[in-house]
Amino acid sequence: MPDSIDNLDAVDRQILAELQSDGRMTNVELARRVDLSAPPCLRRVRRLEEAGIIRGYHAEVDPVALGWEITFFALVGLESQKQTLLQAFQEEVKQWPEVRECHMIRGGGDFLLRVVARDTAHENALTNRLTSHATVSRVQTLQTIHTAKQVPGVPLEM
Amino acid sequence: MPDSIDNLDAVDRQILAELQSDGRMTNVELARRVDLSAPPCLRRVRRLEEAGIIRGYHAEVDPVALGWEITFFALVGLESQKQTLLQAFQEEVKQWPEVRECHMIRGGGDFLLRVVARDTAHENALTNRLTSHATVSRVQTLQTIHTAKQVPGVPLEM
DNA sequence: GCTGAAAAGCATCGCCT
DNA sequence: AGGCGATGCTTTTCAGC
Repeated sequence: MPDSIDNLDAVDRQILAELQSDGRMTNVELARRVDLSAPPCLRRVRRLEEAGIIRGYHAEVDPVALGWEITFFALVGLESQKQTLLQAFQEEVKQWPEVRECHMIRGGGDFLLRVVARDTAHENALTNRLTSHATVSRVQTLQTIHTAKQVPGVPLEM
Repeated sequence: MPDSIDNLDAVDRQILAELQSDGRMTNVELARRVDLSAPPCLRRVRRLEEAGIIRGYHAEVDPVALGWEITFFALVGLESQKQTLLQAFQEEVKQWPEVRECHMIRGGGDFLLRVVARDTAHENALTNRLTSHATVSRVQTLQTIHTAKQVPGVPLEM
């Protein structure tokens, strides 16, 4: 099981900030920025990876260029808060490739999903599939028309 | 202005899929996977970057390990749908480091925000700051208690 | 826990197909 | 468009501080 090193120092935090903003930076460049030579810098990166603090590295791809014209969020309410039903719903949507995120919401029985769709027809089909799911009582669709800010991860500058 | 190459072929799509799942893969490894030699593979990657189809590369960092214990979404309704007010609200929250995403929602006057907070007190402070903002009429907080699925980007397997 | 040197591996260029 | 070979960097290990 991963997670947590007792103390992340300022250098670790700076490494995380740099890699969060440019995940493909070479280790030599990273070392230069955090004012270390390459080997100890690389050791720190490996330690952060192994501790699960760095979970992975991802290219950020333009959805529209790939034919995913629509991004929407769905606020889904279930009929009951029974553990087994909550579980069943999550297992179901985990299988759908169009569902990219599924968050359980505090207060019981609600989920917030981030979903992508090729077009309006596809979006409707997905919403209907959600609505007609046995455990679902209510679906509110929040379609994104403009994204004013989208910064990956968490603040590290502070 | 970037964006769009007339046709992305199967190899381009495979490159995107590989880099979306491991953004730090070496070009040699990537070339091996897409069954190309290194130079043309690198040329394709550069082309995708320059076209804006690859927007960047980011390390995915564990929020909790860095002290961001709470992730919440805020569904914010504004008092009016006047362009200037919508604009003003976006400009305001863009400045807040805790606001990581701000999406305008179809239907008018609503925004969905992804926000991180250090603890409950911090979360309350942020919610209050939103609520007391001049243009805001209503804030619904959706606090994440469990994330069942979190896949970066868009489906590329299809 | 850092440095520095050295070996292996990688990115990238020019040229050829 | 893709491949080959050469060059200069980068990564990674290891000995020593």
